[in-house]
Amino acid sequence: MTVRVRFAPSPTGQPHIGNIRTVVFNWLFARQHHGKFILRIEDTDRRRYAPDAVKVIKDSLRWLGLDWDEGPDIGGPYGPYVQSQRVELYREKAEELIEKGWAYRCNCTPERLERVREEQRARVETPMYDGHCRNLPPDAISPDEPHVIRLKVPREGTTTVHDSLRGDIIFENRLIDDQVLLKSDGFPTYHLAVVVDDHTMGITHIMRGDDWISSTPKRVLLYQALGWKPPIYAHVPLVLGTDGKKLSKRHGAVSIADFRKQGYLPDALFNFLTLLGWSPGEGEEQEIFSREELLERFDITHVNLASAVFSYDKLDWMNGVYIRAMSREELLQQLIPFWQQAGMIPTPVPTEVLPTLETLVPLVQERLKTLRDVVLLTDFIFNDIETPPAASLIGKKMTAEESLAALRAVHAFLGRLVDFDAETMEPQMRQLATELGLKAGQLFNIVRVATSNKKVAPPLFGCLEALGRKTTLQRLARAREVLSDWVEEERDAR
RNA sequence: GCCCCUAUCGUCUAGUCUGGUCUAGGACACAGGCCUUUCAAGCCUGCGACAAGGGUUCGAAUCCCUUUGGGGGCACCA
Repeated sequence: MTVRVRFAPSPTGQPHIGNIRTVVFNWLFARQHHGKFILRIEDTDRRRYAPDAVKVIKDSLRWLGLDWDEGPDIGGPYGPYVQSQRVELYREKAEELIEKGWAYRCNCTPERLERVREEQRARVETPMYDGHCRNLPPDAISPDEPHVIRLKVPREGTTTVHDSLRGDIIFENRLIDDQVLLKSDGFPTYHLAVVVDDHTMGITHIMRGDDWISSTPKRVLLYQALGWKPPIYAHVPLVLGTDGKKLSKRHGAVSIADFRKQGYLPDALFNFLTLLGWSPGEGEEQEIFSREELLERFDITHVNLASAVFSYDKLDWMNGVYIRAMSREELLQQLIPFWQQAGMIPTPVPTEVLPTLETLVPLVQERLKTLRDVVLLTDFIFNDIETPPAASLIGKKMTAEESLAALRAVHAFLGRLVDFDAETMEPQMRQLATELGLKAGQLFNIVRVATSNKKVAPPLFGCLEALGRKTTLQRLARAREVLSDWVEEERDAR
């Protein structure tokens, strides 16, 4: 049997990290069994339909490296892969269910249904359809008048959902609502469409969030009614926000596009997502896994059954690990769009700024958690800085006069340095510090603040090289003036 | 309210099926230290959990029951 699994999003918005984690599990499962991974668009809700959503979904999947074998754009033997193009099929099946006595027409108005629910709530009962149209004669409601078609759920007995991770889950039929299968606009509801499609598309395994568990008996009933064999179900736990609630837009940036914008790497995110709820077990302590390793080792039966809280801490760390593992050239290419987006360098990149970027890459590589961090880390290289306040230019355990002398000395020294590069600078700057009777750190920190207006920055000499002699000297001169003025004011005050 | 799922450090988890090797292991985060021109990175150390109560057993994180906690569902949404 060929494994066939699917991702069936409804195009209502951005796919978010919780859903995508489930998709990752599906994809991994399909690929490791040499099966098919199918994309199907469930656009039966015409009110919530967002035209851009399909493109966004596809982009997100592609960015994460989750390729599909059959789908709306590429077709396949079981098409079409868009539900709105399959409505005839659902109508046929709904009519078939009526004929078999498994469904019935219902023309109750939304107002009546709401009223019934209100009354039930008032009596502290579970709100569900009261069966008003359930036992009407077959011709009581004409197919031509507005109506819905409901599933005729048995009033007695139980329905068992086989979940391959949890075992049998048993539901009492009397608590299952007579679910609408076909809406009055002629479109199917999710429950009917998904069963018809999964069966006709030959889906063998369904892995999805456990928020679906309670609707599964309705589907099992539908399979029975249609005389079909249900697929194998595996309900995987939900991903929760740090507040412990089901992850949603409320939790801020949780869409795949957002992660991309923030500078997370697809491989890191993929790795992280796989480990959210799954682990290799057996005392294995490795956490960084390549896609190939994951394909080899992932095992759906090892996923945790309790929901997992999504937290950025570990993802940030893991993303950093992946960034550090990149080649410099690769990282450079990844970083350029972020510099450009921040308006720090033009598009396309002028050849004369390339050497500056190349100098910067190794300096920032082990300091980045996300690619976007490069903006804050290197803004002072590309943008003009505020002149640092005089007080910040005074070195540790030094007087203002000593600091001023150091600035003067450095300015003079860098002005006459022949090769303005980090390698040449460093040993000579160390020597200069010694000559001034300073520790290297004392001198370097003054220079750092003078040239960046930051207490914390990437390694000094590389930064100076990237900055270039001209800018470096200008900033040193400005700092020198500020400190000099300050020293004089202090002197006058005394 | 009713139904369903679930329960190990703050977080992700190993261990649970096949009780003893668990004074519960790892990772992230946090704290301290080393290294060091700042910050990172790296290395070392520390902090920190079997939800509670009953059973079963010579022995329970592991099996059973109850309670409690957490999550989800109860639409002409998916």
